[in-house]
Amino acid sequence: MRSSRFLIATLKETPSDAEVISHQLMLRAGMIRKLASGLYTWMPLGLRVLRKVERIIREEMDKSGAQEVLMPVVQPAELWEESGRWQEYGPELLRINDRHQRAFCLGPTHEEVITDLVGGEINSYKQLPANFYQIQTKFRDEIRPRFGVMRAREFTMKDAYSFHLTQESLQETYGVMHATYCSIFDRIGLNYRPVLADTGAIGGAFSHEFHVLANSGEDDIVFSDQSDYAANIEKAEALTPTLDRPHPSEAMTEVATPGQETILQVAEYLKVPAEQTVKTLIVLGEPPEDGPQPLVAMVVRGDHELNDVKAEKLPGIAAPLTFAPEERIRAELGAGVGSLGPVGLDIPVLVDRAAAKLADFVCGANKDGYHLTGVNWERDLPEGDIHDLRNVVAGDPSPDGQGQLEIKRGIEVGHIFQLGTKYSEAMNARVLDENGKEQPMIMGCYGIGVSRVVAAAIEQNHDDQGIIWPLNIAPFQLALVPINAHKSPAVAEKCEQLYRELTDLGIDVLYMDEEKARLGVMLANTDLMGIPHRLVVGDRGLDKGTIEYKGRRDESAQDLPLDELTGFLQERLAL
RNA sequence: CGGAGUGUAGCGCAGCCUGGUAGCGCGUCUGCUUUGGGAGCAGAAUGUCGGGGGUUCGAAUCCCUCCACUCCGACCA
Repeated sequence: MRSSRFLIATLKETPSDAEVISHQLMLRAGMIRKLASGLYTWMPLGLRVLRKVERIIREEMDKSGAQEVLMPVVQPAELWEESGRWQEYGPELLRINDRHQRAFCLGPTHEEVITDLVGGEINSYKQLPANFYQIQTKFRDEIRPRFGVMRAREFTMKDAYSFHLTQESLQETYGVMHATYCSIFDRIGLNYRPVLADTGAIGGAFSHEFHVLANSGEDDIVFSDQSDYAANIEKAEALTPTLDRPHPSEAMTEVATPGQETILQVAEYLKVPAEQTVKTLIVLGEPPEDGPQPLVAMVVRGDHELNDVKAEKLPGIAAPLTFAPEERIRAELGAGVGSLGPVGLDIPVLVDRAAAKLADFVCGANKDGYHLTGVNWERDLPEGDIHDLRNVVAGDPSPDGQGQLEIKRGIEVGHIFQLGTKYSEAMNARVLDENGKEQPMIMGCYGIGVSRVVAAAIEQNHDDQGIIWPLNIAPFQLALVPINAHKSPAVAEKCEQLYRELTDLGIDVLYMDEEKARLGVMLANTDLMGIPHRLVVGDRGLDKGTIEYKGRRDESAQDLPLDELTGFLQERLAL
């Protein structure tokens, strides 16, 4: 590509509404422009990257045996009513009416459409297993779009859906997709980890998320320092050392703690460590046939956090997890939220394992401005129901028994999931088995956030000068930069020749052929755009028979003899 | 959804408090000079000051209203 025929839209200054580095650099490099909140135009440079990511995904999906399809963005409401999600999905589903006032939505995902399709087209177990995928635009009306294309409302996703007669067959395809995802992210050049994820309400044996490690990530990922255990913090089981609970040594005493509401304040005020306190959170239970939802207390150690995914799965707890309104707490428990405790509480009390290990602990007295010290389970209050309620913290033992946990931030770029028969049952997608009996197909689904991958790659690969693309997704692999080509026929001629030769070798070359462009500007632009390899052609070098080469990550440039150039590049670019 | 903030040239911003008819830097265009890491000089173009309404002799500036965008929060016990 000649730069004179390519829109280079770099910006010197960072647009003020970009927060994270990938968003800033995508704007500055001229990859994207915002149209409205959460809606972005991909400009030529950005689209080249997006397409390269898509190509890798497509090749690996095809290799895995999946078949590509393309489904509509606009989907009829009837399908969503059939699956029950027209009611369930909430405001993230953008609903629209056509001119006949028929209801449609913009597809945030395609389980309904694919299940409807496959249910109609596949009738026999002999046609199974089958896996269909597409790379397509999705729309989710996010509460708060942010970070550019990282959390946009309209975005590109690869989604795949597999269909099976048996659970074993699903497991097998699930394994294939796991391996395929690893190949995809390896080829793209990301530093990623597959992590165990929550399987949600649908269940299934496994779910894995693929996370790119980056500080700007919105998820907490936990790892063992000694094994390959990795999980989303939502999922990771919090183990507690199997020490016995110490014996009580203090008497339970009520102390005044005026104005001390948070655990940190109370701990500071009473001069006890936060891990010697408990906090009591009041949530709503599952509603009975009639009447209001009951209150349920959850007790975790003062320095721990409640894990709402774990909590809402417990029997008798309303999902999604909802904290009780302050007025109800005050009316029914007699104290404000800053002074609650499990002692004498007349509602069900669920206790985290770590909190259950405490002796002589501090908690609220259920009386405004008072706390209890020296509290002990069994002696002062019943032990309650003990569950795993909390988020793991760094240093906890790994659930697989090997090593300790560390926590890092991750950007979720992929998710593989066993759906079971939720959609096939609801939408009547059945096949005949060997015995001529109808069976609902068992489904799996597998997603990759294609546009998010692009942003994640930048989060992981940049420096002060700009983006540093992994070679396989770089918009151009090599920049060819002439110095004063308009003055030096030798330079101009050499560049034209190199441009042809390198292009013929299959290298994606950006030839900075604009007359009179200044060197500094061209170099700043190729750095900002993240082009991994760069040749600078000038009279000085040509007189010596050399051309200057610099890798985007290299400290300094090197002069290559002309006759070694092609071989060197072929090796560097692994052609 | 709640809270906070911002809308002035393509981008980054000043001007607003204290009303007097719009400016700076970068970018863009023209010419000349320059050219080994975002050039210099000279000249030029570009604004419904987010929209609407009001107050006033006069509004970017004060008031009302609508819109858009951004950030923070949605574990607090």
